[in-house]
Amino acid sequence: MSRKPRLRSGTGVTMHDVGQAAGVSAITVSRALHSPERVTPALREKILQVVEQLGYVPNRSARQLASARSHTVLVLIPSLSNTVFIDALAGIESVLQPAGYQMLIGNTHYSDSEELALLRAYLQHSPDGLLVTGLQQAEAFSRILQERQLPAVYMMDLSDDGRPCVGLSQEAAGAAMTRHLLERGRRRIAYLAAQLDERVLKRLQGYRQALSAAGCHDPALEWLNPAPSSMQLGADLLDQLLAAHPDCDAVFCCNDDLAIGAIARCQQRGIAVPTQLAIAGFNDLQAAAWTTPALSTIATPRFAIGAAAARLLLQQLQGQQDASASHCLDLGFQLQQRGST
Amino acid sequence: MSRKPRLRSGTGVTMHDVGQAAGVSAITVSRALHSPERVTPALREKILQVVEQLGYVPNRSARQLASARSHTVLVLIPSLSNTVFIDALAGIESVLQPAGYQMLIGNTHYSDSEELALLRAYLQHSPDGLLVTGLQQAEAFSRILQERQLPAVYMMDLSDDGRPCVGLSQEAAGAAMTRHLLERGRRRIAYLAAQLDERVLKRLQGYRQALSAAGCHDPALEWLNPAPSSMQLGADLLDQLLAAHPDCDAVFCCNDDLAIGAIARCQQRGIAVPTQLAIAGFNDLQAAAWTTPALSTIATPRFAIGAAAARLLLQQLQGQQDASASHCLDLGFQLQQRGST
DNA sequence: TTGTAAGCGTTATCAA
DNA sequence: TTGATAACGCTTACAA
Repeated sequence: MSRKPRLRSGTGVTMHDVGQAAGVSAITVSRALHSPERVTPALREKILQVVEQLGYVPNRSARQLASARSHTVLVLIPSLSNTVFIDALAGIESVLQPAGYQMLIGNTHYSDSEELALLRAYLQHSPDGLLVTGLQQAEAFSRILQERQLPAVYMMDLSDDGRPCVGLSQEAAGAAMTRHLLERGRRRIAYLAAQLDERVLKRLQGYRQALSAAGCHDPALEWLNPAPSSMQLGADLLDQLLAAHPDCDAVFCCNDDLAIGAIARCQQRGIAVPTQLAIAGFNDLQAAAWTTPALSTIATPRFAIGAAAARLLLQQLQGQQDASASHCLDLGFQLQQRGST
Repeated sequence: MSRKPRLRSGTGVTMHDVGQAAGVSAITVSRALHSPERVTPALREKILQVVEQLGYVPNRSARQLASARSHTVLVLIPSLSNTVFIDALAGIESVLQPAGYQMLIGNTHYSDSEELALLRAYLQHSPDGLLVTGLQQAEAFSRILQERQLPAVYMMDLSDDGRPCVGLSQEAAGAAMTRHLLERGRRRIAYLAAQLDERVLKRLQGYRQALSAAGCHDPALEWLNPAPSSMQLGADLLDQLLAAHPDCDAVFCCNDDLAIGAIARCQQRGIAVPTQLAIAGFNDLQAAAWTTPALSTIATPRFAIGAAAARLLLQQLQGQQDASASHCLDLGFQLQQRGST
C-alpha cells in the first residue's frame, strides 16, 4: 500500500531521519537540540554529529505549530527612510538575533490605520510579542493585544499609564533645546515642524513650556506643516517663516532633516548663522556634524532604546517580569552644542 | 475519554470552527479563502461572514507545514545604516506585501561569512526564494541554493554568468563620473574609497578604464581604505590625500558619505570647490543636494531595483520565467551635475 | 534518561 | 462543487 508522497520542503531531512541514523527516537533529537541537559552528553554528542552529517535543518513551521510559540517578534516602525527608526531596528536586531528570535518588520508609514492593518496581517504569524513605536495607536490596536494577551513594549517615548516602554521624554528634550536657545540670548524662537507625529508634537509642548516660563511664547512662531520631513521642506519652511516673521532670531527644527535644509538655505541667502539666526535640530544624525556651520541638536540613544526594549520584551516573554515594577525606562538625551547656535 | 487540551495560539478559532459555524467542512473554508472560484459564490459569501464574525485568523505555520510553501522571501543586505539598501528594501516591500509575501531581512554587515551564516539560519523558515545584494558570496552559498533549488535574484549589479539580476553597471557608472571630471578639464583625479565592497571596487575599475583611455591614470591617486564609510572618514582621507598629492585637482568619492565629509573639510580648510578642487560622490543621497556647494553625484534607482528584483523573483516562484531569456535587468544610472564639479 | 502516542491547524489527494 | 482522510514535522503529556 503505497502512501502518497507529498512535496517536502528543504532537504527533506527530518528529526526522524536524524534519530534513525543515530539510533534514537525523534523526540530525543528534539531534546538534544533544545534542552541539552535532558540528554546524556555522549548521546547528545552523537546526535549533533549526525545532524551535521545529514545537514539537518529544523522546520520552524512544525516547531511553531506543535509548540504554539513562534519565537518571532513583530516590530512596528513608522518609516524605513528615517534613520532614527533604522538605528532602533539595529539595536533590536542585536538583542533578538542572539536570543534566537526572529523579527518581523512592519512599516506603518506614520499611519494609525496602516499600523492596525499590519497588526492584523502579522497576527497570522502568531508573534510572541510586539515592539511598537510611540504610545498612540488606533483604538482597536490595544484591544487586539489584550484579547490575544500579546506582550508589547513601546519605544521612543515615556508612557504615563503603566505600559512598558523604553525611550526618552520628548517633551523634556524639546524644552531643553528651547532653554538652550534662550540661554544664548534668543527671544524670538520659532518651532519649525513637519510630519507632526506624536513625538514632534510633544517636543512642541516642551518648546511651549520653556518659552512660556521665560515669558516669550508667541504662537505665531509655531510653523507647522503635516507634509513628510525633508531637507527641501526645511528650506522652504524657513523661507516662509522669515517672510512672515523677519524678526525671528532662532529656529528650532523638529528634526535634523529640516534643520539641514534650513541651514543650507541660510548659506544660499547669505543669512549669518548663528549671528543673525540660530538654528537647532533634533536627533543628531551623522550629517548634523557636517553642515556649515555644524548643527546644534539633541542626540537620542536610538540603538540603546531598541536594544533595551527588545531585552524588556524578552524578559516578559520568558516570564521574568515583576508585575509589580512599572517598566518605563528613560534613556535620556544629550544636547549637542555646535556652531549653529 | 477526555483528550488532553494543549496550548492554543491566537484566539484559537480554527478553520474547523469556521466550517462548523457555516455548516461546511474545514477544507471548504480553506478553498473559500484561497481559491474562491472553486466554491459557490453564495457559500463563499457565508463563509467570509463567519470568518469575520468569529475573528478567524489563519495560522501561517499550519499552512506552511501542510503546503510546503512559506510565502516568505529572504532578503540579504549588507547594512541597515546605508540608505542605499533601505531604499531597495522599500522597493521590495512595495511589491512583496501586496502579493502576500513576507520578507525576512538579513543584515550581513558586509561579511561573506555572516551572509552564509544568515542563509543557514534562515533556512529554518524555508523561504521560497532569495533577494541577494551583490554577486559575490561565500563558496558554500550557491551550493546551498542549488541543493535546495532555491530561486534567487541578485541586486545592485549586473551578472555575467546568467544569474538573474537587477541593477546597474557599477563599472560604467564609475567610468561615467570619471569622464565627467575629465570633461571638466581635470587631469589629476583621485579615487577616494572606503568599505571596499564589490561595488566600490567595480567603480574603481570604471575609474581606471576612463583615466587610462585619457592617458592620465596614476595609481598613486587611488586612495583606498577598508574601514566603514562615514563623513568623518571622508574628511580624514581628504586630508591624507592632499598631504600626499597637493597637485590633485579632483576627487571622486566612492559614495556620498565620504564626499559630504570631504566637501565640509574643504569648507573648513578654505579650499575652493570646485575651482581648486572638484568633488564628486556616488548614490545621490538626499543630503547630496544640500551641501555647499551642492554635490555632483551618480543617482542610482534603488527603489526601482528592489521592486523589479522582487517582481522578477515572484515570476520565478510562480513558474512564469522563460528559462530561455536571461533575466538581467539594467536599470541604469544618472549623472547629477551640481556645484561641486 | 528515553520512548510512545497523540495532536498542533492546515492542505493535497482522492472519492463522491 | 464538496467532503473524508491522511499527511506535513515537530513537541507535549505521559509511561517506562
